[in-house]
Amino acid sequence: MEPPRAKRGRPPRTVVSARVPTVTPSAAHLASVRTPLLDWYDRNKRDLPWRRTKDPYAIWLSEVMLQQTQVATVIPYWERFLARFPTVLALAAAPLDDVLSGWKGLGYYSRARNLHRAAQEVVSRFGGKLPSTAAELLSLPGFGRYTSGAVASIAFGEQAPLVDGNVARVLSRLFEVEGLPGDREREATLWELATLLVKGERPGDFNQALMEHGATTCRPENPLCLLCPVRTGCVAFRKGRVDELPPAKVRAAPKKLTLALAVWAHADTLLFARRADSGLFGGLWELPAAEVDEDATEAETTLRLTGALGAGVKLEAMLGTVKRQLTHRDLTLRLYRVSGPLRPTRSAAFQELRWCTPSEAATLGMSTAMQRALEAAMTALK
DNA sequence: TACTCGTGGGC
DNA sequence: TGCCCAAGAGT
Repeated sequence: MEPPRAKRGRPPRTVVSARVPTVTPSAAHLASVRTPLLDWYDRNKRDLPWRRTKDPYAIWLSEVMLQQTQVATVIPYWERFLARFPTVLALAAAPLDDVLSGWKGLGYYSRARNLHRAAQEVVSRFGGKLPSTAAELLSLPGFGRYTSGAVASIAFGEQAPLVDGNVARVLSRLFEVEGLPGDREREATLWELATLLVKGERPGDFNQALMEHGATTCRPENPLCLLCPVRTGCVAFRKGRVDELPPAKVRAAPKKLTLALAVWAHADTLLFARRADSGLFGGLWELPAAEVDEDATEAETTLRLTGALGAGVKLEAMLGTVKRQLTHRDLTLRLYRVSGPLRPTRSAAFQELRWCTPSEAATLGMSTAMQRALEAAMTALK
């Protein structure tokens, strides 16, 4: 079809749609990247446990765990989790509490809640078998564009693109893609490039090659350009712009969050509470916590804890403070030994209350922050 | 759109 | 040490 021609006497329309890529690579440029990168991957890929399996469930699990989490951290979690929940059916049938326990310490706990929900949907909607296309996967909880493309290409061989932090950096440099992380036009360009590149043989390996290259060679700082298999096709390398692309993302300063924790001992047990499913540490167990002002008085703290537990509380002693740095939270946990006339067994502020011995508590799903607080409390109580 | 949601490694 | 950030998704 002939392209529309600008009418005489009228300036041609300038296309500024955000969906039009600003980079239009030639077929030769694409080929100069695809083949060497795939060859490089075959020779240099790391021996990672999820690269030894073809089980889509196991691959899916690895992709979820790897979201915003480093490979070395994930490996032992992946192996333990798979041993505990070896199939989609086993995961779907397990109580959420057990799933969160298996995720304990890995962070971003909504991943575990969504994984569990998705497993149940795979059973109810797809007969227990993970669907094989990115479009279908996208409809499941916890499957965004990245994870859908990753599972579809790696586990099922679909020519589905993916863009993660590594791929964004690699493609930004190779094709000189401008713009800040989060910029719509930039994202559209990166996905368009990934879509063009993944077409061909072994799409799953090619996607992993892009990520592996970013993780090991085309690193954020001190990239190893002299060892790069595609540097001759890299626009940023040719122009000396490797250090400028991509620009660093601007991160908001962490906000302060202060929690008062009730350390309520009875016999050989402590009182524990399970948080609401949404929000920070959703669904996890904790020493019952209430948010307080940074400069809260003891009276205010008493009021907050009483309100949270729905039972009168007396502050007996300040046992210590645990500080914890999250990505966007500056967390302060204040430990108070408390007592009260009536020992609560349920409360409106929590999903569940439970009196547990330390060994029972060890099996509960609990954040690392709370784990540290619990250790501090046990030490102080001795 | 911009914010929320954890953790440990590396420098 | 303090600060950077890593195989993103949900709202």
